[in-house]
Amino acid sequence: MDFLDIGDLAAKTGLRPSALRHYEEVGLIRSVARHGLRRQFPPETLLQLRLIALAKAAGFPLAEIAQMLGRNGTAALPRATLHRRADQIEAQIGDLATLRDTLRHIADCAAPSHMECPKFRHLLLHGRVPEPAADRA
Amino acid sequence: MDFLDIGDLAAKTGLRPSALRHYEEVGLIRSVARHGLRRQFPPETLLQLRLIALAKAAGFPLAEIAQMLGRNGTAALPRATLHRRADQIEAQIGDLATLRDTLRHIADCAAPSHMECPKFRHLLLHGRVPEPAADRA
DNA sequence: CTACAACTTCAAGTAAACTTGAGGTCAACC
DNA sequence: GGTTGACCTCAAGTTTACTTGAAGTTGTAG
Repeated sequence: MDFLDIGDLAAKTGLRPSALRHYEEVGLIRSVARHGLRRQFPPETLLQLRLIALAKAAGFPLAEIAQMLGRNGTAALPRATLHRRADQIEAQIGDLATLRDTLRHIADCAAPSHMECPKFRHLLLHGRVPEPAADRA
Repeated sequence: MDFLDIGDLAAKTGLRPSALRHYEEVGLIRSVARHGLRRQFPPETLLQLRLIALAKAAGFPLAEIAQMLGRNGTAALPRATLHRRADQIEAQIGDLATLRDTLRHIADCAAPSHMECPKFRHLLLHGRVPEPAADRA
């Protein structure tokens, strides 16, 4: 048996057993047997959990993640919807890049109030500071 | 007076007045006067709210956002901490790119169970499918 | 064979981020 | 000068994602 029990899974992912039980309850993962009382999970559950962690970081609620990555990773959503989700994530990547740049700016810019710094304002309003030599995006 | 009252702010950001009151309560924004009972906000509050929205999307709790973007956008955190936050965000951008690629893969790959698809596994385990020729950073 | 650590169920509790409801106050339009 | 719409406060409620507690079970080590 190459099954993992809930403790192994917890150890390898850093999640607590209670969280894993919760995930099973909402349909994100599935245990396939018991050893005594202990849930046994198939090894690919590790992959699923990695994916779930990414989706959580992207801000998706567990219920949506369950739809996107329905058991065994096959989606319960039509292609087009999945691509729209991917597009959303792409937009979010752009936002995060802006936030990253803004934080670095705040860390380094000496201006007393950033709200008045033109570089700062541009960052927030247009997402990117105009580079001296580069062309358009 | 070029102040915005809470209703204007709500209209321009899509946030509800109750959310804006909540933000003020936790110290994210600050009203500078009243017109009758109505809170009046300085115009740069719009910029602050844009920034707050980005930080929320990155998963930061409001309390941390308040520290990072303390009133008027000046951080209550040391430079190094801000740069570490920026690094975190950078890592998250990489994760989101993986999630995006994985969703597109799920949408397009015909395999019955993705867990067995080598491309899929690689995506999750290494974050990126080895491209035949070119790649970007 | 006995202990024990780690699991089990189920109900209730917690934290974050708001929303909703009750009861009240204005500024402005007609 | 009265009605109205949008705000006000404060307390309580809601949702999401878990955690915690009580009471019980069990494979494994001694």
